[in-house]
Parts: sequence; C-alpha cells; structure tokens
Amino acid sequence: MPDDAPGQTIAAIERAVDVLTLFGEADDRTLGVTEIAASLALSKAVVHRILSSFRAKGFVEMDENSHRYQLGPAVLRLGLTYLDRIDVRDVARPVLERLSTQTQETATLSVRTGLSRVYLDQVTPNRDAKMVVQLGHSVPLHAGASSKAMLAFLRADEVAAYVEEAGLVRLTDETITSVKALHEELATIRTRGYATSTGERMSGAASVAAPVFGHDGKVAAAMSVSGPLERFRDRLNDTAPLLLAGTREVSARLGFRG
Amino acid sequence: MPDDAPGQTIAAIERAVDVLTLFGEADDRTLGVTEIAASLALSKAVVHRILSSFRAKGFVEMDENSHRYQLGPAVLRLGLTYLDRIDVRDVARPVLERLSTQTQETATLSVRTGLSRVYLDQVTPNRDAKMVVQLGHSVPLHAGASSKAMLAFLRADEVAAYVEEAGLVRLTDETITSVKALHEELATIRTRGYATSTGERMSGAASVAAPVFGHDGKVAAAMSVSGPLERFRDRLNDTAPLLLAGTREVSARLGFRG
DNA sequence: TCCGCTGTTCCGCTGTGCGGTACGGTGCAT
DNA sequence: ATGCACCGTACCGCACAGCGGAACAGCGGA
Repeated sequence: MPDDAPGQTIAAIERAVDVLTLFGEADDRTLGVTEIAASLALSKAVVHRILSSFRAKGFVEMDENSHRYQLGPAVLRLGLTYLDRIDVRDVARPVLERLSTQTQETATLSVRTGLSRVYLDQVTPNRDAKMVVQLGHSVPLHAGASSKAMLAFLRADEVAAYVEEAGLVRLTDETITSVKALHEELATIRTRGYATSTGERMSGAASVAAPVFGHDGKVAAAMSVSGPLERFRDRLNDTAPLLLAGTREVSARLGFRG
Repeated sequence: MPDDAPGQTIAAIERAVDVLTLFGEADDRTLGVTEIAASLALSKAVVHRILSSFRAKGFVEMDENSHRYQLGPAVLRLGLTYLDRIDVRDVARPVLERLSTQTQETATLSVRTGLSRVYLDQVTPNRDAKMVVQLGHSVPLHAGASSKAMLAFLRADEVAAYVEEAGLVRLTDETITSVKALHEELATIRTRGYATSTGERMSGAASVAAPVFGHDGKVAAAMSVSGPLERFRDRLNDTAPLLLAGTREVSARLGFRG
C-alpha cells in the first residue's frame, strides 16, 4: 500500500494504538500486562499506564480479580458508527478511478436489490469508444459479469429462489438460459474468484467482475471493468488481478475479514 | 456508574481517545482540525499530531484534498473483534449476580432459539425457598415473563409465525391461550418495557422480565427475576426498575444504541 | 510455606510533546 | 480577478509529562 507519510506524530499514541491493535490480533481474548509488554518490546510500566488510560475511557476492561485486560464496549461503539457512516459508493470511488485509468476502460459498481442488480457508480476512461452503463437501472442477476459475480456467492437457496422466481430471461444470443450451464458457470466463478462475460447482457460488450464482501461476510456489491467486445475480449483475464486487488481493498474497508 | 478509579494514566492518550470518541458523537461524518480543537479545548497543533498518529495506524483517514478527517477501517476491525469475543453470558453474569443480591431472588438469562427459548444462566439467592430453572431446557415463547418479553419485541410477522407454527399451548391454568389476549399483553409490555407473569409457565412462580437488545437493535436475550408466587407476586412492579437498569447495561455492552 | 510469577506504584532524570507563531494553500466573497 | 479569511501544517525552544528501573504487593502453584 502507498504509505502516504503523515507528518509528525506522537510516539506515545502510536504505542497506545499498537496495544489496542494487539487485542484484535491476539488469539486470546484477554491479555496481561507482561504479555503485551513482551510482544511490543515496551516496559511493563508503560503498558500498564496505557491500559489504565484506555480503561478510563471504556476502550478496554479489566477483570477485577484476574487483572487481565480485554477490549471494552467503547471500541464497538466506534466501529459501528464507522459502519453507519460508510457508504459503499464512497469507498469504491477511488478504486473505480484507479481501475479505469489502469485499464483505460469503464469501471462500474453495482449492488443487489432483491431479485435484480442496479448500477451505483461508474468511471469512464478518457477516450472515444468506451462502455457507459445506466446508473440506477435494474438488470437481471444471471446475465453479465457483475450479476454472475454476485450470484455465485449467494447462498444456494437464494440462487434457487432467483432462478425460480425471476427465470433465466434471454437478453442476447449469449445469455445463459440453461440452469445446468448456469450452475457450472457459477462454480467456475467461485473457484477463480471472478466472472467474465462476452455480450451476455449487452451485445458488443465484454466485462470482468468480482464480488465485494461486507463485514458480515456476505456479498455487498460487485465491481467490474468493461469495454467494447472486440477491443477488450482478449484482455479480460489479464485484467482480473487488478480488479481483484480492488475488490479486496474495498471489502477490507467494509470490515470483511477474509 | 461506579467509577472504579484506574491508577495513573497518560494524559496524552486520554486526549487522543477523546478525539477518537468525538468522531463517534459528532453529527458530521468528517471533522476538521480546528473544529476538534475547539470542541475539546486543545491546541490545533496537538490535535493535528494526534490525528497524524491515528492516521499512521489506520484509525482515522484524511480526505486528500479537503484535508478533513474521518474514522478509518481499523476501528471497525477492532469493534468487530470485540463482538466476536463477547458472549452474552459473560456480559450478563455480573448483572445477574447484582440483581439476585439486590432482590434476594433468582435472576435468569435466556436466549431465543427459533420457536422457543432456552435458559442460559441463573444466579440464585442464598436462602431456603427460591426458584431454580433448568439451564439448557427449551420453553415456549408465549408463557412466562422472559418469553413474553422477547416475543413483544419481535417483528409482527415473527410473532404471527410463532402463533401459527407453535400454537399457544397451555402449560398452567394461567397460561395465555387466546391470540387476542396475547396481543393485548404484548402491547402492554412494549409500552412499559417489561413483562410480568404469575404462574403462567410454572404454577407457584412469579417473575418480571425485560428484553436485552443487541447491536443490530434486535432482541438478543431476556433477563428475569423470579421467586415463589406468594412471596414475590406483590414485588414484581417494584423490582422492574432494577431489572431495567440491568438490561440497559447489558444491552449497551452488546453495542445497542437506544 | 515458600517461591516465582503476576500487576502495580514510586521517583528522579530526560527527552518528548506542548503551544505560540509563522507559513502556504484553498475557497469564498467582494 | 483579487483580496482576504480561514483552513491545515511545520517550526522551535522550554517545561514538564512520561519513561524505566527497581521496589512492592498479591496471587497461585509446587
């Protein structure tokens, strides 16, 4: 990651944050002063003062008789307000921009709404021929790379419900309309982590897409890179790594721990 | 709250934590250096250093061009690991103990599992005649104070589904078996915040119960205080405030923001 | 009971972070 | 366009906050 250097910092605070972070990484739920001091190469006195400070603010708690420490409810408060205020669109924006400049193609973001998918955002490259999607418009969940990328990571019964209720409507000559073919395709997507489409939803368009996961481990969105069929078709698989790096980053920001 | 004084603390860290907490309390998602400095009566220089320190650790993020700050994904990580490691039973234990000594009756904790409720924990008083419940045993959701306390705060369709699928089975002479009576009772419980029962589930027992809410605002558990009917019946409503203080505390620790 | 381990406190020196001030950039109102 | 007011950021010397080593206290196991 690009370590955009922050200016002058306060060592005491960085130490303190390291202690807090340790609680998140440790296997054990509770930590002792000596344990922490050893892990971070700090003196016991410092660790104790740090813990006392956090304790005063509810960030950590101390078991009264064992005198061991664990995270406090205040960190949950903070984490949840982070969640409240985070918006997939805001988080994905810079990544979409990066993807678009890297590939010189259109990068998109969509989310699921019931039995369909809707485009939330896109960033288009600065060139004449390019793909443009309709933001806010609903599209089916079985056609197009983004749709398949989401579908592949839904629960089996949700997929079944979709097939049953929505049906595999044909949009182009390439649209998958056989249930068997769809399940094979979804299995492939699951193993390699991304989906591709050449004209399945819209003739003349090719795209790669990958799912974005939320803090609860469920599919929160999908991101894609798409371009004109003839130009982009052969670059789909080469683009995948870039795309996956992007979805990983966005997922992480949404709290996904994969 | 009992301010169990922590020993010596580090002022710098407490200041830093205050800054972090401010992000959780502020109406705005993003904060500026000057804004924070004014709110906490700190110098701009200090606030800036604090933010830089947190930024280095991913606890806050800075918008590159507006240079305003917001919470970073690291706080979510921390909050979620807190959630992973928290167990309702551990959180409720000390509160159950307090309730039991305060009332000299039995305090219990139960959670819902599908169409029934199961006792997770109990603390009994030190006297001859007292209520004892069977831990791990399933009981219906419409009989007994704890059951009704949970039922009252479920979604309407969930209540309907329960009534339909499980039915209002009669356990004692006092059990509510009429759907209309049940709905009236649930409405009462919702307005006053707690449920009472005199022998509805078990003859000779009286209890008060209130729901515990989780971080998602949904019912996570129920806590009750119960005693022998003759002795405890007239103290039900007087006990409610103590109980409600307890459930509020436990709910808060589970991340409920009510 | 003793020992070895914990967590906690003490105290004087030191180096770190404080704050007033100065700087550069951005955006708004003129 | 231009000015200005406010923002965030960097500088620097002094004061004092926090560091570290060691001493203390309380537990649990041998």
